[in-house]
Amino acid sequence: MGDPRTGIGRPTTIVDIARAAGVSKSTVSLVLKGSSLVKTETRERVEAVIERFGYVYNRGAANLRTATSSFVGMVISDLTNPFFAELAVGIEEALYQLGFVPILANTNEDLERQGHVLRSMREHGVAGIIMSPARGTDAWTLANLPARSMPMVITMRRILGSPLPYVGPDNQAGARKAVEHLIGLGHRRIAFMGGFASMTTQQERIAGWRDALLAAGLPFDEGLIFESMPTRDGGKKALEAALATPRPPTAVFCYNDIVAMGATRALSTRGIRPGLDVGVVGFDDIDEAEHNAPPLTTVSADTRAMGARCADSLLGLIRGSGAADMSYTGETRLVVRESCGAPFAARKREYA
Amino acid sequence: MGDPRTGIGRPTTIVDIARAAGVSKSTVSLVLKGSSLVKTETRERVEAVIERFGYVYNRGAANLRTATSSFVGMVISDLTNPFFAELAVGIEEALYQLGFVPILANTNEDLERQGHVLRSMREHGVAGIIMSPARGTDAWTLANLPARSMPMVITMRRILGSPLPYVGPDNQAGARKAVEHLIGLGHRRIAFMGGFASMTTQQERIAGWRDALLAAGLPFDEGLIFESMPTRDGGKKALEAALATPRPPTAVFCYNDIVAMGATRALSTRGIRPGLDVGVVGFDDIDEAEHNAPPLTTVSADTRAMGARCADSLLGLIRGSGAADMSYTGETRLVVRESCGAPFAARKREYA
DNA sequence: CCGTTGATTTGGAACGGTCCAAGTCGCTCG
DNA sequence: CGAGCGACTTGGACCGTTCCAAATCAACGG
Repeated sequence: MGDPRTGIGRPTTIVDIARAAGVSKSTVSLVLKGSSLVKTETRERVEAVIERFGYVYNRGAANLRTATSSFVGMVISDLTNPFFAELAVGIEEALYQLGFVPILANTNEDLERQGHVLRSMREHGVAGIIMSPARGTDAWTLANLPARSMPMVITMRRILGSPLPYVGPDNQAGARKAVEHLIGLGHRRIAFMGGFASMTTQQERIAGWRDALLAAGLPFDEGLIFESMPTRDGGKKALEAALATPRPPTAVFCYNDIVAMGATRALSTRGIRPGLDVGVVGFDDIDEAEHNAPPLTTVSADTRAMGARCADSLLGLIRGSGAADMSYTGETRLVVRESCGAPFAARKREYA
Repeated sequence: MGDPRTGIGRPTTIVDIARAAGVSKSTVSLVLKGSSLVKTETRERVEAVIERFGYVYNRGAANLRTATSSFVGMVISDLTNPFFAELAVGIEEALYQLGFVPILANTNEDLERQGHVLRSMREHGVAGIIMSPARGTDAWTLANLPARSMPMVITMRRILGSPLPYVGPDNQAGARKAVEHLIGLGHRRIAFMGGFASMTTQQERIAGWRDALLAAGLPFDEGLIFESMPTRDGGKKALEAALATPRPPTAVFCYNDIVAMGATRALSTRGIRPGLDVGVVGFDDIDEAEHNAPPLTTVSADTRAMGARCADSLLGLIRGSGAADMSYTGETRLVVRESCGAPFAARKREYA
């Protein structure tokens, strides 16, 4: 057993405590879980010994018997993306509140790695998994995962055809709001920028963009879609592609904030003033968005709350609720700052 | 036991496999660890059954017996800070390679929370902990942690007086390089911006700043230190404070990239051109740095590699190496981009 | 035909908890 | 005075592995 002073040696167990306190291990176990069955005097004696020995509860051993686990797998596709970092923080915080402990895996969009970590997590006995799937994950892969038949919620990237509960923002409605705002500002030629058609998130955001266009009686022109990696660099390239076009757009609605930041930056370096000469709006409302030059108008999905919602849904699943009931589509909110040209439009009105 | 088809019911154990394969559980255990002791024919038979039953190895049970663990605690002070996100990714990646599984906790700079997660991790039987301590963590706290006497490496924020191994960049040398570069560009009034004197990291970076100043025969003026939160907003405020001064600096060396980004942004909104009118340099070289307006000159510490180094050091500690030997100070490298005024200076030379 | 050897296989005690049926103890009540 | 009761306490099986000493088996040499 561990020496109370040095902490050296075999770690102290419940049996050591029992012996030292002159009770049975059952009683110590009872004390540990704060049962009202044990006499106050006994409890105090045991607690004193626990304190003196610096005893550490072995949750793993306990879980073996009860066949439960307080671990939850948190599989993130790209943690260096500030959006996913924020999501991860939301999930972690909520799990902590619920008494769960997150095991982290950053798949870095690697399907093979994703398979590995899923298997590893299962072996480590997680109670469930929250996953933002790597690009390319499809329903079939998901259904044949080593981790099938374990509680799992998918977040942020909908997998068509998968029965797993999905938690994410209402991309279509959010995109529509953003584009309607641009239209309200007087824009008539609005491009969509970033992402690829294979991403369900892009599909949904494009659908919202088209909805807004069509509702305003504007033409839906596929030529105004500029695909790119969903990165700053992608935004830059997409914007350059748009500018190289015979009739460049007067505003761009971007796949996400990162793309929008790349786009505003590319505009600036060419001497075109984002927010004044060209309207730009993003999606996600990451922290950096308000510090961009100019501050980004964007669609907020309340990422942290979404993370909390993932944890709630997983808990529901673990407790036995149906997968369908645990899906959740979050409301979105348009955050108007300067990149869309709102202040410019306002100023125009002011002097008109 | 779990039904091979539906996966419903009690999970399959090694004993179920043994029974079905007509061998003892010892043999199955041997097969599982790829022992050469079992006959090929037997191995194949057992493996077939394992496959058919979709058996999942229970690492927790195994660890109970062997008193080992493949968990490592990863305690991060602020995961929404892109620098720490990058560090976390580096650590996670390295741990994964080494066969460890990271348990994540984001303390959000909360000391109480830090105490909780450390205790929780110990109960969950982590093999060791890698921690970027929350602000305010001191040697005394660390020494009296519930997790004392467990392998632990501290990263990115040195705790004075603690015997724990520390992994971090050479802040002083890095800062000195940055300021020397600024001096070489012709700057004579160089401010230090961001962080607080209570942070060891700030102390080290300020020391480097002073070293460079003194080595160049420039006065070391405490009035040129503008403290602030190490955030974008802090950078903005610090810069405004500097501008409100009778003799504003012509260049600023910032506590980190985030502060520098806040500073460049504040400059821009006041019509002062960062990189042309005022030199700005950051520290950390986060991903965003090169996409800033203008791209940030900064000191790179190779954050990912630093994360890997944390994992290596922890492994060393677990294997029994002395704490002192596991400390590591990483080389830094100045990354010259545009914010320091280098291109401006170059242009000046060009036309001179 | 038996002892020996090397190759395989195995039984059962750990590991550190939880759980529950059963036990102990001091009182009260008839 | 003994049964009954409530308050506490306890022994020992059990969770799913690992480990090791011992058992089994087949083949070989004498």
